[in-house]
Order: sequence, then C-alpha cells, then structure tokens
Amino acid sequence: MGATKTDLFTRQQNDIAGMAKALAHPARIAILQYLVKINTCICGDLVEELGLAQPTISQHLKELKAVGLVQGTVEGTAVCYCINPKTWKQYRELFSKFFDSSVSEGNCC
Amino acid sequence: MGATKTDLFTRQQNDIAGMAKALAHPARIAILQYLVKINTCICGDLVEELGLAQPTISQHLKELKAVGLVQGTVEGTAVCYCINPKTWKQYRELFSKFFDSSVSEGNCC
DNA sequence: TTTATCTATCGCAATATTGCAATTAAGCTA
DNA sequence: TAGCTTAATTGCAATATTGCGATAGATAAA
Repeated sequence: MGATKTDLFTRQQNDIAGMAKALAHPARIAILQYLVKINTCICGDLVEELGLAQPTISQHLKELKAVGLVQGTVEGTAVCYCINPKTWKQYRELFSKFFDSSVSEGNCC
Repeated sequence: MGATKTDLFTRQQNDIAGMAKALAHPARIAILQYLVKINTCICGDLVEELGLAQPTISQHLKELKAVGLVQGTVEGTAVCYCINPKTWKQYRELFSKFFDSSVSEGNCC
C-alpha cells in the first residue's frame, strides 16, 4: 500500500534509513556541500547556485532542517543557513559505525 | 514534474544521492545488517526474519543488487545472497569522505 | 514426468516525493 | 504608511516508491 512499515524495524534501523533519506537527493547533497564550502552562513542564493526554483529549494531546506542537518536564522529579510555541526557529527558517526561492520572478503557466495 | 532533475547536478552529487537512496529504507538496512551478521551467505529466510512478504523482500534485494551492495548466486532452488565487499568499501569511503568535510564549530549563524 | 520448493516478475493500489506557479508572510527602507 | 525584497506556504500535476496477491520460471526430489 505504499507506506513504509516502520513498525517492523528497530529504532536504529529506522533512524539510519531516515538519515539516508535526507541525503537521497542530489539537490540536498549540493546544498550541504555548498554550505560546507562557504563555511560561514548563507541564505537563498542557493536558488542561483543550483538551478531550481525558490519554492523547491525552500522545500529541500525544510527537509534538511527537519532532520537537524541545517540551521536557519532570520537576518532581516533574508534567512541565514548553515550546517549544524552537532548533527553533522552524529551522521558521520552513525554511517561510519554502520559501514565499519566488518565484511569478510573471502567466504562469500 | 515529480522526477528528480539529475542533469542539474554533478556526477558525484548524483552518486552520493543514489547511494543514500539505496539505504533510505529500514527493510534494506535490516537486510544489510542481517547479511553482515550472518557473514556467510543467506537466501530468503529474510522473509521470515523481517515481516514482509516474499515479493517485497525480492524487490528490496533487487534494488540492493542494482547498486552492487549485494550479490546473489543460485544454489539449487534457493538463491544465496551476501554483501559485496568491494562496493561496501566504496560506500564506506564515499560517505566517510563526504562527512569528513570539516565543519567549523563556531562561526555559524 | 509430476510434485514440491523457492525466487522473480507482473500488475495493481496506496502513498510519498519532486517541482513549480501563485500566494502569503515578514522585515527593511523611504 | 506604502513599496520593496526575501522566504515560507499552498495547491496542484507528474512521477517514484512501497507492498502484496497472483503468476511464472527454475531446480531438486520422488
């Protein structure tokens, strides 16, 4: 029926999947990379940087804010966006832990 | 409308997003964790392990195979699945590289 | 060959995501 | 206040994803 059956899985599994979902769009990757590159905060010239319409960028920023990867502060008429370092580190650790599960090279099918 | 505008983004950005998309479902996370835990190959008792119907599991396995995270070999009537260590390492490195972009703690908005 | 077992595919329904035009909301400046 | 700029929200259309029943394909055993 189209909806993910989250109740079948552990909290951690849903967490990892949710984090991955936040990264599962090139526009959001581009936004994050841009924010990392610029370091200091940036507002909505993301609209210029990427080729997407303003409501679309706003939507992607909303999702990134929802998972805590990005912060926004109102600066006059503009909004200043930046990476949330705390969540960023959480993401790094979670993915790192997930992939560090040792995968044996040889005894595969 | 409704389709991702992949042509607006770099190859790398689409790659990361594509990899993230493969992980963006708890069932696929659960499958990968199970395969890592069992180490040696496993077939479709994933259906028992997770509570999803056989066609649904098959679908998720297909996606994991499509991105190369999982291999399958026919073993009689069953199919033996396992992690593809090569792709697994590629994923780990890509995500690690992405998140290791240094995010400064202080000068945020 | 027939039967049993296991997996893949098809087709469908329900839901989610993507993208944007139009509009609204909020703040600055004159 | 009115006018301007910027961002968020709304509403819609197009597409993608999720999940499963039914079916088909492949192989082993009788």
